[in-house]
Amino acid sequence: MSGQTKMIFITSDEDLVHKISATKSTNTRIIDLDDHEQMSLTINDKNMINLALAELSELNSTDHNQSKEKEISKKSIDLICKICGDRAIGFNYDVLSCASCKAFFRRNAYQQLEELKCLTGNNECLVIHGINRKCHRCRLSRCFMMGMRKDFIVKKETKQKKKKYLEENLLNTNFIPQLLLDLDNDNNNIELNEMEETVLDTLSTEEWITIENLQRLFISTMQDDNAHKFSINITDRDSAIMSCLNYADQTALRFINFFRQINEFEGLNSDDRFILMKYNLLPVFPIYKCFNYKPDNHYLSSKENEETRRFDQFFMLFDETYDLRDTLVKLVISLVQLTNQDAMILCFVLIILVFSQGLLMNEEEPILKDSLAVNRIQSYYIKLFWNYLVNKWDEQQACKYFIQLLNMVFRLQSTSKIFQNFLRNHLTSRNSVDQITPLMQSVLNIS
Amino acid sequence: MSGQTKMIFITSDEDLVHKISATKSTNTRIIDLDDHEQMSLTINDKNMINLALAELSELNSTDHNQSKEKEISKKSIDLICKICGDRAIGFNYDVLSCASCKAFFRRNAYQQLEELKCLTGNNECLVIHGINRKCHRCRLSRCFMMGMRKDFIVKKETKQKKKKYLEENLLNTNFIPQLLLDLDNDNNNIELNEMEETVLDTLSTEEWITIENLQRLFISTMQDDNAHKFSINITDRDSAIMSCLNYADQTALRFINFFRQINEFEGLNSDDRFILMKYNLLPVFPIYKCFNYKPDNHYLSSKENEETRRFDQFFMLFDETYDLRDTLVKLVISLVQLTNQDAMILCFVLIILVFSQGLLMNEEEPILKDSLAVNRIQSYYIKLFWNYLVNKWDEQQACKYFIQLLNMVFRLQSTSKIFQNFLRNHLTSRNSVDQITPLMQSVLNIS
DNA sequence: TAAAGAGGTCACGAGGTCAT
DNA sequence: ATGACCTCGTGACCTCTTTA
Ligand SMILES: [Zn+2]
Ligand SMILES: [Zn+2]
Ligand SMILES: [Zn+2]
Ligand SMILES: [Zn+2]
Repeated sequence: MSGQTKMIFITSDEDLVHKISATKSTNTRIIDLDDHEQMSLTINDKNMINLALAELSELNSTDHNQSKEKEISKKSIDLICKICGDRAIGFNYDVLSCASCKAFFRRNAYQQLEELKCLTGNNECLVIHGINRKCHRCRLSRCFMMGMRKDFIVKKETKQKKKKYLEENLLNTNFIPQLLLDLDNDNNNIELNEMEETVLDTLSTEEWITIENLQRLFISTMQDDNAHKFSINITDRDSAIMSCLNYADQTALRFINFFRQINEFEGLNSDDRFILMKYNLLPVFPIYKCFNYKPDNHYLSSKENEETRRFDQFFMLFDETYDLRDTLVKLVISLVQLTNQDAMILCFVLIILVFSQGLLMNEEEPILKDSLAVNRIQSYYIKLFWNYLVNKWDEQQACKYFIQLLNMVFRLQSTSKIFQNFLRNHLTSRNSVDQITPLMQSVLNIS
Repeated sequence: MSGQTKMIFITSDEDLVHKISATKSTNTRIIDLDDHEQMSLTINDKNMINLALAELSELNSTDHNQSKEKEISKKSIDLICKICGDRAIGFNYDVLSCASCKAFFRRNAYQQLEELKCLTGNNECLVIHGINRKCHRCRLSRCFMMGMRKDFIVKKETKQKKKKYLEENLLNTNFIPQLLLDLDNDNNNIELNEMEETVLDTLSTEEWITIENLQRLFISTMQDDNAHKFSINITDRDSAIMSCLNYADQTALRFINFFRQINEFEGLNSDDRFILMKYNLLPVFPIYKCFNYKPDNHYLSSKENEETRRFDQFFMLFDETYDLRDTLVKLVISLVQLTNQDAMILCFVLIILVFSQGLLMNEEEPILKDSLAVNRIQSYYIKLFWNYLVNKWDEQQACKYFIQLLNMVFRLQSTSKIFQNFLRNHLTSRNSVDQITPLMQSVLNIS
């Protein structure tokens, strides 16, 4: 094997790869850099590669001299613009040049030389500082001639785009919900202009668009004008439970519809999507209840009405003490009070909860395949939520509110745990499992 | 040229060489190892080859004994940055890399990948020295991909303070709670949600001094060598309750002594100080229990001993089921496990809880006069605590720990609520209110 | 004590700004 | 449209600490 390794080819040309694969002899090795397992490599292959590497690193050491020479040439030459003869400010776009040539090239490098017309017509105008650098065509031509490289110019996001976005979305700044109005009355005379500016600082345009879309999506999937009715069959225990589960099934479908329109969710593999839905749906049901709660005629209302009576009867069916009922009602009411039924806040809580791992602390909950991705998504939304709250009020208020929401999350946890047990008990004892939709079987973790 | 380098062929087969030379396309490079001049190579070619070889040496080192391989790769094939192919200066943040990649990572490691936008939009820009390492997003992504670890970045100043601090508090250096051992096995590269960016960096000198003083204060006020004894009179109900309250009174005095030495507390007006103590003392009692818990002879111990028997008898006196007893014991044990009885962590939890408003959700709790100030103090200590945890471990672990502590806080809440009811019931039914110290009357909210 | 690997420094050269 | 002047990310080079 000694002294025979002659050539290294690096290629991404598929045809060539096939050709070589077909004709390769015993003293040829092929390494696929995209194949991170490299099952095909033998120890001999590796030795050969190492040998090649050693030889190559020797080659490598020779070309450093070249770059050194270039460095020297960069430092020693006087400060004269190679393009126009003006005083140079340094190397710009790889050519020693003055400030004006730098700015000129930056602005015009991406114009087509052919489309520019020479002032004199013969494409050989002099470009000299103080005398003549008016001809656009010849000046740009000379920039390229002296070696200016347009690939050194990396265009950053132009502010024009931002402005455009902003104008389009100015209308939507109105959606800043009611809580803000209350705060405005309390606090002071914050001017609208100031508000907008602070808004711009912490939330990017894209983030505002994301938020707006989320809100639209949440409202359209969650709004339910009939949610105040307690439409559960309460003739007997079995039909009540089944009716209850059917209702839950429909609500679960709403949530699933919602998440299927979240890109990050759809980007996950199907197993993880299933696990997230299965284990995290129950604690978010009260969010739906909260959003559609109406103080007057809702079945969770504190004022007695037809619906509340039906709701009470439901629990009486099961000989339950009123503990569970009260816990549920109080939870939804607290949620209503805390969020003021603000769609955006509820939406954020919903997303952040569903992208949690081990929310209900079920021992049997499997570990996600791409736990990292889910974590990243949750982090992103938490951060977005935080920024949203900071924008809505200020940092201190946001912090306070965040802590209160955390409190609420733990109440959601424990309550849904209790409710899960309630449903499980009354189901398994009655052997009605078969009639439950697969979706709810999965959510309740019975099989 | 982007993302396409796929294959390396090493051959000494002359025919094949000719064939390839004849058909090679623009994205194929041929290197003749026997040609020591390599006139045909441009600098770009060489950079690309370096990068390819770096990837190769990476592949090369995957299957053997890792530590051994790593040592070899450290010595034999240095000089090549795994990230961009430039000349490497050594291992930086756990990856063989060049000076610029090192500096780049140091500056940008704590940015969120999700927030960065790829220049081309498809998140797969090549990162190659001399050709293209302009895309911020993809460069950072590649740093992480090649294994750079952001938890290796610690500000020097912080390091020194930490070291100094640890030297002075040798007792606590060994402490790493058990759950962290489990957490270590998790993925190390999870991006963290940063509640606040300012929190990330360092603890200032003043903050370290504050922390040190707090720890000293906490230990001196809370340490109690007789805490393992269940020194409650258990001859009959009345004397048991009174004895219990006397004991609680003494403990409450400890807490009050503690807070009288906290400047922020003394700075509040007397009404607010009173309210905070009155409504928040009960949930922090287990902190005192936890700090003084000893597994061997403590009355809360799981091993039966003289003290545990007395403790059981206490509850038998009141015909209580063992629920309350078990809840209390479990709470303290969990707290012990979670905090490992670390004085500093318990101290922070204590302070943050006491500076809460509405902790026990008593409807009758009055609103603080200077609610804003209390909030500000709490925020300050939460931030300080967060910083402390981040310094102690890293962000990821701090975050996980924080969430677990929050969970614990809610358990403290509910348990103390239950305990309050227990005491209230047994007191009012016996009309022994007059004999209770005014302090405990206030804490239990009976008058 | 020397090598390795942390963090820090500052001239340099990108892109942006605004009176002209 | 121009160019003097601005800000800020970059990377070669530096110092400091740890360790074998
Ligand atoms: Zn010039
Ligand atoms: Zn011309
Ligand atoms: Zn590099
Ligand atoms: Zn990119």
